Amino acid sequence: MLDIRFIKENLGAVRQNIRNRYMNADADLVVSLYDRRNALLRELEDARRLRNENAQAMKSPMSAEDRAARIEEGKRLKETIARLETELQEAEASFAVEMAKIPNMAHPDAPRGKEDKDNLEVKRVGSPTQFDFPPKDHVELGQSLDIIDFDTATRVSGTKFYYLKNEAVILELALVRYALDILSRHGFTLMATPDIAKTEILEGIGFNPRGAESNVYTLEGEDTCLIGTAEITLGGYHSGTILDKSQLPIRYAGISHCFRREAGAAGQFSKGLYRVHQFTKVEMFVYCLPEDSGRIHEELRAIEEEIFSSLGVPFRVVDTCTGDLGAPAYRKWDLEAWMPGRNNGEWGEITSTSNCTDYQARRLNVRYRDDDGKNRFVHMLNGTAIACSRAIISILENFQQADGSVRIPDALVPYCGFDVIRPRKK
RNA sequence: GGAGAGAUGACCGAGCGGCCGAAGGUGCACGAUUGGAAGUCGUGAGUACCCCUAAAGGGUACCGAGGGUUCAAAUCCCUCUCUCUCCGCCA
Repeated sequence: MLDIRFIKENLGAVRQNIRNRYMNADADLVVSLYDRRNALLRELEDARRLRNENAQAMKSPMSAEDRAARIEEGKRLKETIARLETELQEAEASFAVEMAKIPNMAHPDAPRGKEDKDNLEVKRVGSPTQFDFPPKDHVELGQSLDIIDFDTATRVSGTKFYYLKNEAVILELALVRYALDILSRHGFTLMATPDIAKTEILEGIGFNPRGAESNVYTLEGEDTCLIGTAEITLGGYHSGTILDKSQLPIRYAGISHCFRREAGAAGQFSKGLYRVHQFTKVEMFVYCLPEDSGRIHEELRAIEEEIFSSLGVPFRVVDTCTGDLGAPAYRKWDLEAWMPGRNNGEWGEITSTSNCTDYQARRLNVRYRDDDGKNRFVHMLNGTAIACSRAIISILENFQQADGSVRIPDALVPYCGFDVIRPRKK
Protein backbone atom coordinates (compact mmCIF):
# COMPACT_ATOMS: atom_id res chain seq x y z
CA MET A 1 0.00 0.00 0.00
CA LEU A 2 0.90 3.62 -0.32
CA ASP A 3 1.49 6.04 2.54
CA ILE A 4 -1.82 7.76 3.31
CA ARG A 5 -0.01 11.03 3.90
CA PHE A 6 1.54 10.74 0.46
CA ILE A 7 -1.93 10.21 -1.00
CA LYS A 8 -3.29 13.27 0.77
CA GLU A 9 -0.44 15.45 -0.38
CA ASN A 10 -0.37 14.16 -3.96
CA LEU A 11 -4.02 13.49 -4.57
CA GLY A 12 -3.96 14.64 -8.19
CA ALA A 13 -1.00 12.45 -9.09
CA VAL A 14 -2.53 9.46 -7.34
CA ARG A 15 -5.81 9.92 -9.22
CA GLN A 16 -3.94 10.17 -12.52
CA ASN A 17 -1.90 7.07 -11.71
CA ILE A 18 -5.07 5.08 -11.06
CA ARG A 19 -6.40 6.17 -14.45
CA ASN A 20 -3.12 5.31 -16.17
CA ARG A 21 -3.23 1.84 -14.70
CA TYR A 22 -6.90 1.28 -15.47
CA MET A 23 -7.49 0.32 -11.87
CA ASN A 24 -10.73 0.41 -9.98
CA ALA A 25 -9.76 2.52 -6.97
CA ASP A 26 -10.97 5.78 -5.48
CA ALA A 27 -8.34 8.02 -3.96
CA ASP A 28 -10.84 10.64 -2.84
CA LEU A 29 -12.89 8.05 -1.02
CA VAL A 30 -9.76 6.81 0.71
CA VAL A 31 -8.95 10.31 1.91
CA SER A 32 -12.44 10.95 3.22
CA LEU A 33 -12.50 7.57 5.00
CA TYR A 34 -9.16 8.42 6.53
CA ASP A 35 -10.40 11.78 7.75
CA ARG A 36 -13.43 10.15 9.28
CA ARG A 37 -11.23 7.58 10.98
CA ASN A 38 -9.04 10.32 12.41
CA ALA A 39 -12.01 12.26 13.73
CA LEU A 40 -13.26 9.17 15.54
CA LEU A 41 -9.78 8.43 16.82
CA ARG A 42 -9.51 11.91 18.31
CA GLU A 43 -12.88 11.54 19.99
CA LEU A 44 -11.93 8.16 21.38
CA GLU A 45 -8.56 9.29 22.67
CA ASP A 46 -10.24 12.20 24.34
CA ALA A 47 -12.66 9.87 26.12
CA ARG A 48 -9.83 7.62 27.18
CA ARG A 49 -7.95 10.58 28.58
CA LEU A 50 -10.98 11.49 30.69
CA ARG A 51 -11.24 7.90 31.84
CA ASN A 52 -7.58 7.84 32.86
CA GLU A 53 -7.91 11.13 34.69
CA ASN A 54 -10.99 9.87 36.49
CA ALA A 55 -9.26 6.66 37.54
CA GLN A 56 -6.19 8.62 38.56
CA ALA A 57 -8.29 10.86 40.79
CA MET A 58 -9.71 7.85 42.61
CA LYS A 59 -6.31 6.88 43.90
CA SER A 60 -6.51 9.55 46.54
CA PRO A 61 -8.92 9.30 49.46
CA MET A 62 -12.28 11.04 49.07
CA SER A 63 -15.71 11.14 50.56
CA ALA A 64 -18.20 8.39 49.84
CA GLU A 65 -20.38 10.71 47.74
CA ASP A 66 -17.43 11.90 45.68
CA ARG A 67 -16.33 8.32 45.15
CA ALA A 68 -19.80 7.29 44.05
CA ALA A 69 -19.91 10.21 41.62
CA ARG A 70 -16.53 9.22 40.20
CA ILE A 71 -17.67 5.66 39.70
CA GLU A 72 -20.77 6.88 37.90
CA GLU A 73 -18.61 9.09 35.71
CA GLY A 74 -16.34 6.13 35.01
CA LYS A 75 -19.24 3.95 34.00
CA ARG A 76 -20.54 6.60 31.66
CA LEU A 77 -17.11 6.96 30.06
CA LYS A 78 -16.82 3.21 29.72
CA GLU A 79 -19.94 3.15 27.59
CA THR A 80 -18.80 6.06 25.46
CA ILE A 81 -15.45 4.40 24.87
CA ALA A 82 -17.02 1.08 23.93
CA ARG A 83 -19.29 2.80 21.41
CA LEU A 84 -16.46 4.82 19.90
CA GLU A 85 -14.24 1.76 19.69
CA THR A 86 -16.83 -0.07 17.65
CA GLU A 87 -17.29 2.89 15.35
CA LEU A 88 -13.57 3.32 14.93
CA GLN A 89 -13.13 -0.34 14.12
CA GLU A 90 -15.74 -0.11 11.39
CA ALA A 91 -14.20 3.06 10.02
CA GLU A 92 -10.75 1.52 9.93
CA ALA A 93 -12.05 -1.59 8.23
CA SER A 94 -13.68 0.31 5.39
CA PHE A 95 -10.63 2.53 5.10
CA ALA A 96 -8.39 -0.53 4.83
CA VAL A 97 -10.56 -2.06 2.12
CA GLU A 98 -10.41 1.04 -0.06
CA MET A 99 -6.77 1.68 0.76
CA ALA A 100 -5.80 -1.78 -0.45
CA LYS A 101 -7.18 -0.95 -3.89
CA ILE A 102 -4.81 1.96 -4.45
CA PRO A 103 -1.94 0.80 -6.68
CA ASN A 104 1.69 1.77 -6.36
CA MET A 105 2.82 4.82 -8.26
CA ALA A 106 4.41 4.06 -11.62
CA HIS A 107 7.87 4.96 -12.85
CA PRO A 108 7.59 8.11 -14.98
CA ASP A 109 9.23 6.31 -17.91
CA ALA A 110 6.94 3.29 -17.84
CA PRO A 111 4.97 3.36 -21.09
CA ARG A 112 1.34 4.44 -20.81
CA GLY A 113 -1.05 1.83 -22.04
CA LYS A 114 -3.81 -0.55 -21.18
CA GLU A 115 -2.75 -4.06 -22.19
CA ASP A 116 0.30 -6.15 -22.92
CA LYS A 117 0.29 -5.07 -26.56
CA ASP A 118 1.15 -1.58 -25.33
CA ASN A 119 4.36 -2.84 -23.74
CA LEU A 120 7.47 -1.32 -25.24
CA GLU A 121 10.12 -3.58 -26.72
CA VAL A 122 13.50 -2.34 -25.57
CA LYS A 123 15.89 -5.10 -26.53
CA ARG A 124 16.25 -8.29 -28.54
CA VAL A 125 18.71 -11.09 -27.95
CA GLY A 126 18.96 -13.61 -30.78
CA SER A 127 16.36 -13.71 -33.50
CA PRO A 128 13.30 -15.88 -34.07
CA THR A 129 14.43 -19.40 -34.82
CA GLN A 130 14.31 -20.40 -38.50
CA PHE A 131 13.46 -23.97 -39.48
CA ASP A 132 13.90 -25.77 -42.79
CA PHE A 133 11.06 -28.06 -41.81
CA PRO A 134 7.60 -27.43 -40.37
CA PRO A 135 8.17 -26.97 -36.61
CA LYS A 136 5.93 -28.63 -34.08
CA ASP A 137 4.58 -27.06 -30.94
CA HIS A 138 5.63 -28.33 -27.52
CA VAL A 139 2.41 -30.26 -27.00
CA GLU A 140 3.10 -32.33 -30.07
CA LEU A 141 6.77 -32.69 -29.18
CA GLY A 142 5.92 -33.62 -25.61
CA GLN A 143 3.74 -36.42 -26.96
CA SER A 144 6.04 -37.76 -29.66
CA LEU A 145 9.02 -37.73 -27.31
CA ASP A 146 6.86 -39.23 -24.55
CA ILE A 147 7.97 -36.63 -22.02
CA ILE A 148 4.76 -34.72 -21.23
CA ASP A 149 1.34 -36.26 -20.60
CA PHE A 150 -1.56 -33.85 -20.57
CA ASP A 151 -4.38 -36.32 -21.17
CA THR A 152 -3.77 -38.45 -18.12
CA ALA A 153 -3.26 -35.35 -15.97
CA THR A 154 -6.64 -34.08 -17.12
CA ARG A 155 -8.27 -37.33 -16.05
CA VAL A 156 -6.47 -37.48 -12.71
CA SER A 157 -6.23 -33.82 -11.71
CA GLY A 158 -8.19 -31.76 -14.22
CA THR A 159 -7.44 -29.49 -17.12
CA LYS A 160 -4.27 -27.39 -17.11
CA PHE A 161 -2.32 -30.06 -15.27
CA TYR A 162 0.44 -32.21 -16.72
CA TYR A 163 2.77 -35.05 -15.97
CA LEU A 164 6.41 -34.66 -16.88
CA LYS A 165 7.94 -37.97 -17.85
CA ASN A 166 11.34 -39.39 -18.67
CA GLU A 167 13.84 -36.76 -19.90
CA ALA A 168 11.47 -33.88 -19.11
CA VAL A 169 11.76 -34.69 -15.42
CA ILE A 170 15.50 -34.42 -15.63
CA LEU A 171 15.25 -31.33 -17.80
CA GLU A 172 13.14 -29.57 -15.18
CA LEU A 173 15.58 -30.44 -12.42
CA ALA A 174 18.46 -29.35 -14.63
CA LEU A 175 16.85 -25.97 -15.23
CA VAL A 176 16.32 -25.50 -11.51
CA ARG A 177 19.86 -26.43 -10.68
CA TYR A 178 21.25 -24.33 -13.50
CA ALA A 179 19.40 -21.26 -12.23
CA LEU A 180 20.40 -21.88 -8.63
CA ASP A 181 24.06 -22.16 -9.59
CA ILE A 182 23.95 -18.86 -11.43
CA LEU A 183 22.14 -17.12 -8.59
CA SER A 184 24.50 -18.56 -6.05
CA ARG A 185 27.37 -17.02 -8.02
CA HIS A 186 25.55 -13.69 -7.91
CA GLY A 187 25.47 -13.78 -4.13
CA PHE A 188 21.91 -14.97 -3.59
CA THR A 189 21.03 -17.05 -0.53
CA LEU A 190 19.30 -20.21 -1.72
CA MET A 191 15.94 -21.19 -0.28
CA ALA A 192 13.33 -23.85 -0.79
CA THR A 193 10.19 -22.23 0.56
CA PRO A 194 6.83 -23.48 1.82
CA ASP A 195 4.19 -23.82 -0.91
CA ILE A 196 1.56 -22.49 1.47
CA ALA A 197 1.35 -19.06 3.07
CA LYS A 198 -1.04 -17.15 5.30
CA THR A 199 -3.63 -14.87 3.77
CA GLU A 200 -2.17 -11.82 5.50
CA ILE A 201 1.15 -12.41 3.76
CA LEU A 202 -0.56 -12.79 0.38
CA GLU A 203 -2.35 -9.51 0.96
CA GLY A 204 0.85 -7.82 2.04
CA ILE A 205 2.54 -8.83 -1.19
CA GLY A 206 -0.45 -7.43 -3.04
CA PHE A 207 -2.39 -10.54 -3.96
CA ASN A 208 -6.10 -10.80 -3.54
CA PRO A 209 -6.82 -14.24 -2.07
CA ARG A 210 -10.59 -13.94 -2.25
CA GLY A 211 -13.21 -13.29 -4.84
CA ALA A 212 -14.26 -14.95 -8.04
CA GLU A 213 -11.52 -13.29 -10.07
CA SER A 214 -8.78 -14.30 -7.64
CA ASN A 215 -5.97 -16.38 -9.07
CA VAL A 216 -5.25 -17.92 -5.69
CA TYR A 217 -6.26 -21.28 -4.27
CA THR A 218 -7.33 -20.86 -0.65
CA LEU A 219 -7.33 -23.79 1.75
CA GLU A 220 -10.62 -24.50 3.38
CA GLY A 221 -10.93 -23.39 7.00
CA GLU A 222 -7.24 -22.61 7.28
CA ASP A 223 -6.75 -18.92 6.48
CA THR A 224 -3.89 -20.04 4.26
CA CYS A 225 -3.39 -20.31 0.52
CA LEU A 226 -1.33 -22.21 -2.00
CA ILE A 227 1.27 -19.75 -3.17
CA GLY A 228 1.25 -18.53 -6.74
CA THR A 229 4.95 -17.69 -6.52
CA ALA A 230 7.78 -17.82 -4.01
CA GLU A 231 7.67 -14.02 -4.09
CA ILE A 232 5.06 -14.49 -1.37
CA THR A 233 7.09 -16.65 0.96
CA LEU A 234 10.33 -14.78 0.31
CA GLY A 235 8.66 -11.41 0.78
CA GLY A 236 7.00 -12.65 3.95
CA TYR A 237 10.29 -13.94 5.28
CA HIS A 238 11.16 -10.67 7.01
CA SER A 239 7.64 -9.42 7.62
CA GLY A 240 7.29 -7.46 10.84
CA THR A 241 11.00 -7.04 11.35
CA ILE A 242 13.51 -4.24 11.43
CA LEU A 243 16.55 -5.15 9.39
CA ASP A 244 20.04 -4.01 10.09
CA LYS A 245 21.04 -1.50 7.45
CA SER A 246 24.38 -3.21 7.00
CA GLN A 247 22.64 -6.46 5.96
CA LEU A 248 21.09 -4.80 2.93
CA PRO A 249 20.70 -5.68 0.15
CA ILE A 250 19.43 -9.16 1.04
CA ARG A 251 19.16 -11.42 -2.01
CA TYR A 252 17.18 -14.64 -1.92
CA ALA A 253 16.70 -17.28 -4.58
CA GLY A 254 13.69 -19.40 -3.70
CA ILE A 255 12.43 -22.54 -5.31
CA SER A 256 8.79 -23.43 -4.88
CA HIS A 257 5.80 -24.85 -6.61
CA CYS A 258 3.40 -22.23 -7.90
CA PHE A 259 -0.35 -22.71 -7.97
CA ARG A 260 -2.74 -20.59 -9.99
CA ARG A 261 -6.44 -20.97 -10.50
CA GLU A 262 -6.44 -19.22 -13.86
CA ALA A 263 -10.16 -18.78 -13.53
CA GLY A 264 -11.59 -17.13 -16.62
CA ALA A 265 -8.39 -17.70 -18.56
CA ALA A 266 -10.16 -19.93 -21.05
CA GLY A 267 -10.27 -17.25 -23.72
CA GLN A 268 -6.55 -16.56 -23.43
CA PHE A 269 -3.83 -18.66 -25.01
CA SER A 270 -4.07 -21.72 -22.84
CA LYS A 271 -2.77 -24.65 -24.81
CA GLY A 272 -0.17 -26.91 -23.26
CA LEU A 273 2.25 -25.78 -20.61
CA TYR A 274 1.85 -22.04 -21.13
CA ARG A 275 -0.92 -21.45 -18.62
CA VAL A 276 -1.14 -24.22 -16.04
CA HIS A 277 -2.41 -24.63 -12.49
CA GLN A 278 0.90 -25.81 -11.10
CA PHE A 279 4.52 -25.31 -12.02
CA THR A 280 7.93 -25.09 -10.46
CA LYS A 281 9.81 -21.85 -10.32
CA VAL A 282 13.04 -20.36 -9.06
CA GLU A 283 12.34 -16.83 -7.93
CA MET A 284 14.70 -14.00 -7.07
CA PHE A 285 13.78 -11.64 -4.27
CA VAL A 286 15.67 -8.63 -2.94
CA TYR A 287 15.26 -6.38 0.10
CA CYS A 288 17.26 -3.17 -0.30
CA LEU A 289 17.65 0.49 0.56
CA PRO A 290 15.32 2.84 -1.32
CA GLU A 291 18.19 4.51 -3.13
CA ASP A 292 19.42 1.16 -4.49
CA SER A 293 16.22 -0.32 -5.89
CA GLY A 294 16.51 1.17 -9.37
CA ARG A 295 20.01 -0.18 -9.82
CA ILE A 296 19.13 -3.58 -8.38
CA HIS A 297 16.12 -3.84 -10.66
CA GLU A 298 18.56 -3.57 -13.57
CA GLU A 299 20.70 -6.28 -11.98
CA LEU A 300 17.75 -8.64 -11.76
CA ARG A 301 16.91 -8.00 -15.37
CA ALA A 302 20.53 -8.63 -16.33
CA ILE A 303 20.49 -11.97 -14.52
CA GLU A 304 17.34 -13.02 -16.33
CA GLU A 305 18.98 -12.06 -19.61
CA GLU A 306 22.10 -13.97 -18.63
CA ILE A 307 20.11 -17.12 -17.97
CA PHE A 308 18.25 -17.13 -21.25
CA SER A 309 21.16 -15.87 -23.34
CA SER A 310 23.33 -18.66 -22.04
CA LEU A 311 20.62 -21.19 -22.79
CA GLY A 312 20.48 -19.89 -26.35
CA VAL A 313 16.78 -19.10 -26.31
CA PRO A 314 15.88 -16.06 -28.45
CA PHE A 315 14.06 -13.45 -26.43
CA ARG A 316 13.14 -9.80 -26.22
CA VAL A 317 12.76 -7.48 -23.27
CA VAL A 318 9.72 -5.27 -22.85
CA ASP A 319 9.08 -2.32 -20.59
CA THR A 320 5.68 -3.16 -19.16
CA CYS A 321 3.00 -0.53 -19.67
CA THR A 322 1.09 1.08 -16.82
CA GLY A 323 -2.09 -0.91 -17.37
CA ASP A 324 -0.21 -4.20 -17.21
CA LEU A 325 1.91 -3.53 -14.14
CA GLY A 326 -0.43 -4.91 -11.50
CA ALA A 327 -0.94 -3.04 -8.25
CA PRO A 328 2.41 -3.46 -6.46
CA ALA A 329 4.93 -2.78 -9.24
CA TYR A 330 6.53 0.59 -9.77
CA ARG A 331 8.24 -0.70 -12.87
CA LYS A 332 8.41 -4.09 -14.53
CA TRP A 333 10.51 -5.75 -17.20
CA ASP A 334 9.26 -8.86 -18.96
CA LEU A 335 11.40 -11.27 -20.93
CA GLU A 336 9.49 -12.80 -23.77
CA ALA A 337 10.94 -15.90 -25.41
CA TRP A 338 10.38 -16.81 -28.99
CA MET A 339 7.87 -19.66 -29.07
CA PRO A 340 7.76 -21.14 -32.58
CA GLY A 341 4.74 -23.30 -31.80
CA ARG A 342 2.58 -20.50 -30.52
CA ASN A 343 0.31 -19.21 -33.29
CA ASN A 344 3.02 -20.14 -35.82
CA GLY A 345 5.64 -18.23 -33.91
CA GLU A 346 5.11 -15.57 -31.28
CA TRP A 347 6.79 -13.98 -28.28
CA GLY A 348 5.58 -15.40 -24.98
CA GLU A 349 6.43 -14.19 -21.48
CA ILE A 350 8.96 -16.38 -19.72
CA THR A 351 10.20 -14.19 -16.90
CA SER A 352 9.37 -10.89 -15.30
CA THR A 353 11.05 -8.63 -12.80
CA SER A 354 9.37 -5.92 -10.75
CA ASN A 355 10.53 -3.11 -8.55
CA CYS A 356 7.76 -2.75 -5.98
CA THR A 357 9.54 0.02 -4.06
CA ASP A 358 8.07 0.26 -0.54
CA TYR A 359 4.54 -0.79 -1.56
CA GLN A 360 4.83 -4.32 -0.16
CA ALA A 361 7.17 -3.38 2.67
CA ARG A 362 4.66 -0.95 4.10
CA ARG A 363 1.92 -3.53 4.58
CA LEU A 364 4.30 -6.32 5.54
CA ASN A 365 6.05 -3.89 7.86
CA VAL A 366 9.62 -4.57 6.77
CA ARG A 367 11.90 -1.74 7.82
CA TYR A 368 15.51 -0.86 8.45
CA ARG A 369 17.03 1.56 10.90
CA ASP A 370 18.54 4.49 9.08
CA ASP A 371 21.62 6.42 10.17
CA ASP A 372 19.46 9.08 11.80
CA GLY A 373 17.85 6.39 13.97
CA LYS A 374 14.54 6.50 12.10
CA ASN A 375 12.91 3.29 10.95
CA ARG A 376 12.16 3.36 7.22
CA PHE A 377 10.55 0.92 4.85
CA VAL A 378 12.85 -1.13 2.65
CA HIS A 379 12.33 -1.52 -1.06
CA MET A 380 11.42 -4.96 -2.33
CA LEU A 381 12.03 -6.42 -5.77
CA ASN A 382 11.30 -9.74 -7.37
CA GLY A 383 12.13 -11.50 -10.58
CA THR A 384 11.77 -14.88 -12.19
CA ALA A 385 14.97 -16.82 -12.67
CA ILE A 386 13.32 -19.88 -14.22
CA ALA A 387 9.66 -20.73 -14.55
CA CYS A 388 10.11 -24.36 -15.50
CA SER A 389 6.97 -24.89 -17.53
CA ARG A 390 7.55 -21.93 -19.81
CA ALA A 391 11.28 -22.52 -20.01
CA ILE A 392 10.55 -26.04 -21.18
CA ILE A 393 8.25 -24.69 -23.89
CA SER A 394 10.98 -22.41 -25.15
CA ILE A 395 13.59 -25.14 -25.22
CA LEU A 396 11.45 -27.82 -26.84
CA GLU A 397 10.14 -25.52 -29.54
CA ASN A 398 13.38 -23.69 -30.35
CA PHE A 399 15.72 -26.68 -30.14
CA GLN A 400 13.69 -29.18 -32.14
CA GLN A 401 15.32 -30.82 -35.14
CA ALA A 402 14.10 -32.17 -38.46
CA ASP A 403 14.09 -35.78 -37.23
CA GLY A 404 11.68 -34.89 -34.43
CA SER A 405 14.35 -34.90 -31.74
CA VAL A 406 15.16 -32.00 -29.43
CA ARG A 407 18.70 -30.87 -28.73
CA ILE A 408 19.59 -29.89 -25.18
CA PRO A 409 21.15 -26.40 -24.85
CA ASP A 410 24.90 -26.79 -24.35
CA ALA A 411 24.80 -25.13 -20.95
CA LEU A 412 22.30 -27.70 -19.70
CA VAL A 413 24.02 -30.84 -21.01
CA PRO A 414 26.19 -31.25 -17.90
CA TYR A 415 23.08 -30.92 -15.75
CA CYS A 416 21.01 -33.32 -17.84
CA GLY A 417 23.53 -35.99 -18.62
CA PHE A 418 22.24 -36.26 -22.19
CA ASP A 419 22.40 -33.90 -25.14
CA VAL A 420 19.33 -34.85 -27.11
CA ILE A 421 15.83 -36.19 -26.53
CA ARG A 422 14.76 -38.59 -29.26
CA PRO A 423 11.28 -39.72 -30.22
CA ARG A 424 10.32 -42.88 -28.41
CA LYS A 425 9.00 -45.80 -30.36
CA LYS A 426 5.66 -46.90 -29.03
C1' G B 1 -2.65 -35.52 19.10
C1' G B 2 -1.96 -35.88 25.01
C1' A B 3 0.47 -33.81 29.79
C1' G B 4 3.26 -29.95 32.04
C1' A B 5 6.22 -25.14 32.13
C1' G B 6 6.70 -20.49 30.11
C1' A B 7 6.11 -15.63 26.86
C1' U B 8 7.69 -8.35 30.17
C1' G B 9 11.82 -3.04 26.58
C1' A B 10 18.17 -4.41 22.24
C1' C B 11 19.18 -8.61 25.92
C1' C B 12 18.65 -10.77 30.99
C1' G B 13 15.16 -10.17 34.72
C1' A B 14 11.63 -8.00 38.94
C1' G B 15 6.71 -6.76 39.17
C1' C B 16 0.81 -6.49 46.02
C1' G B 17 -5.58 -4.39 40.57
C1' G B 18 -4.56 2.23 41.23
C1' C B 19 2.32 5.23 43.14
C1' C B 20 4.16 0.78 36.26
C1' G B 21 5.95 2.77 29.92
C1' A B 22 7.35 -0.47 33.59
C1' A B 23 12.59 -1.78 39.29
C1' G B 24 17.46 -3.84 38.80
C1' G B 25 21.34 -5.60 35.69
C1' U B 26 23.83 -5.96 30.88
C1' G B 27 24.45 -3.65 26.52
C1' C B 28 23.97 1.25 23.72
C1' A B 29 24.80 6.83 22.98
C1' C B 30 26.84 11.24 24.95
C1' G B 31 29.73 13.76 28.73
C1' A B 32 33.38 13.83 32.84
C1' U B 33 37.77 11.51 34.84
C1' U B 34 42.66 9.39 31.90
C1' G B 35 48.66 10.49 28.15
C1' G B 36 45.34 6.53 25.96
C1' A B 37 42.36 2.38 27.23
C1' A B 38 39.97 -0.38 31.07
C1' G B 39 37.39 1.08 35.26
C1' U B 40 34.42 4.67 37.72
C1' C B 41 30.79 8.63 37.87
C1' G B 42 26.91 11.48 35.44
C1' U B 43 23.27 12.10 31.63
C1' G B 44 20.23 10.20 27.78
C1' A B 45 17.66 6.78 25.18
C1' G B 46 11.35 2.30 23.01
C1' U B 47 7.56 1.87 18.98
C1' A B 48 3.17 3.41 16.47
C1' C B 49 -0.67 6.70 15.77
C1' C B 50 -3.34 11.44 16.60
C1' C B 51 -3.32 16.75 17.81
C1' C B 52 -0.39 21.12 17.52
C1' U B 53 3.80 22.72 15.06
C1' A B 54 8.79 26.91 12.75
C1' A B 55 10.56 24.39 16.89
C1' A B 56 9.07 22.76 21.41
C1' G B 57 5.02 20.34 23.26
C1' G B 58 0.55 17.46 24.39
C1' G B 59 -2.54 13.01 24.04
C1' U B 60 -3.68 7.73 23.13
C1' A B 61 -2.15 2.82 22.63
C1' C B 62 1.48 -1.04 23.24
C1' C B 63 4.28 -6.05 28.99
C1' G B 64 2.91 -12.95 23.01
C1' A B 65 -2.37 -12.15 20.29
C1' G B 66 -7.62 -11.53 20.92
C1' G B 67 -11.77 -11.18 24.15
C1' G B 68 -13.86 -10.44 29.27
C1' U B 69 -14.32 -8.61 34.63
C1' U B 70 -13.49 -3.50 36.92
C1' C B 71 -14.48 3.35 37.96
C1' A B 72 -9.24 1.46 37.04
C1' A B 73 -5.54 -4.53 34.29
C1' A B 74 1.49 -6.21 32.88
C1' U B 75 -1.19 -7.82 37.40
C1' C B 76 -7.79 -11.35 37.81
C1' C B 77 -10.79 -14.68 34.12
C1' C B 78 -11.45 -17.05 29.09
C1' U B 79 -9.72 -18.33 24.13
C1' C B 80 -5.81 -18.67 20.76
C1' U B 81 -0.65 -18.60 19.03
C1' C B 82 4.32 -19.61 19.87
C1' U B 83 8.63 -21.67 22.70
C1' C B 84 10.64 -25.51 25.98
C1' U B 85 10.24 -30.58 28.45
C1' C B 86 7.91 -35.45 28.42
C1' C B 87 4.63 -39.07 25.79
C1' G B 88 2.31 -40.79 21.20
C1' C B 89 2.48 -40.90 15.75
C1' C B 90 5.34 -40.41 11.40
C1' A B 91 7.88 -39.26 5.54
